[in-house]
Amino acid sequence: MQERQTKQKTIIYDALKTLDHPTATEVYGYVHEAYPSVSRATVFRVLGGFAEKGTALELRLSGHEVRYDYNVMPHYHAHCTVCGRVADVAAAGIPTDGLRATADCGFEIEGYSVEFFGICKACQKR
Amino acid sequence: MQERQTKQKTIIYDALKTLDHPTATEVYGYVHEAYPSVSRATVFRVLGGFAEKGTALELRLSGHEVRYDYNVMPHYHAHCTVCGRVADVAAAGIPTDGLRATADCGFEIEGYSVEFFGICKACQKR
DNA sequence: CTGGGTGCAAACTCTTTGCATTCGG
DNA sequence: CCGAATGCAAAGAGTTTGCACCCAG
Repeated sequence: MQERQTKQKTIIYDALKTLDHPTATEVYGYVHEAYPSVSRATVFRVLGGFAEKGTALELRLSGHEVRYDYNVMPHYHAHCTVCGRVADVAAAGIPTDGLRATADCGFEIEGYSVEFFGICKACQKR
Repeated sequence: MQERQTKQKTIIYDALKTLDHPTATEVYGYVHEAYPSVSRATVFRVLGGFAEKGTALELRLSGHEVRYDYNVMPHYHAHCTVCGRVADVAAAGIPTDGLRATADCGFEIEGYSVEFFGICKACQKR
């Protein structure tokens, strides 16, 4: 019932930090290149475990795949609709009015996420 | 190259309004019950078309399936982490500070989405 | 009539699971 | 040692696509 520190977890966590906002599949590709023995299932299991323990965030933004973010500090995300890249945006203030409105609905708020859609600098140039 | 109004589209749009924030699969289930001849592919195609034309919003929140919202007015969503239900929250103000920060990153903003996570009134009672 | 839309089924992608094996503590 | 963690492969869930037929304009 106690958690164990394994090579795979370290490798996958490193990948998370290296590949900004990668999808599980991207993590797998990256990890598998350096350590072919690591299986897809393990990558998914470990990433899921990170999300559960709060070691990483699971981002479900536009796009079909789930992305992971090792930065667990509250912050926003800017999602480029052209290249699909996800950039971090310094968390400013939580939209308190929305928070209040939600509480009015009877919700007990645990968290929130903010995503901006747009075209990133690089894509604007083309 | 011109769009056509078909029975299926009407049926699916009605389903969208009836089933609050349904997933594509839920829409399919609902529509298929009343009109067994409507195929899954059509539901996905029509919903995708709605999203593209701006007739409906495509919500990619926590949870694996994509949800659709016929309410295209800007508004927030409150997502119950227990039952998975999605509730509308009156759009308050856009978090302008985050917007500004994003613009500083060089992004040309097209839109944004805000999601709150929590436990809805009904689930708190249990 | 004509080509956009639909139905069907097969294909695909991403993710999860069962089970025997491995190895961290 | 012992059971949590892996690897492999097969199963699932959700979504997309190819293609022939159909019907709205």
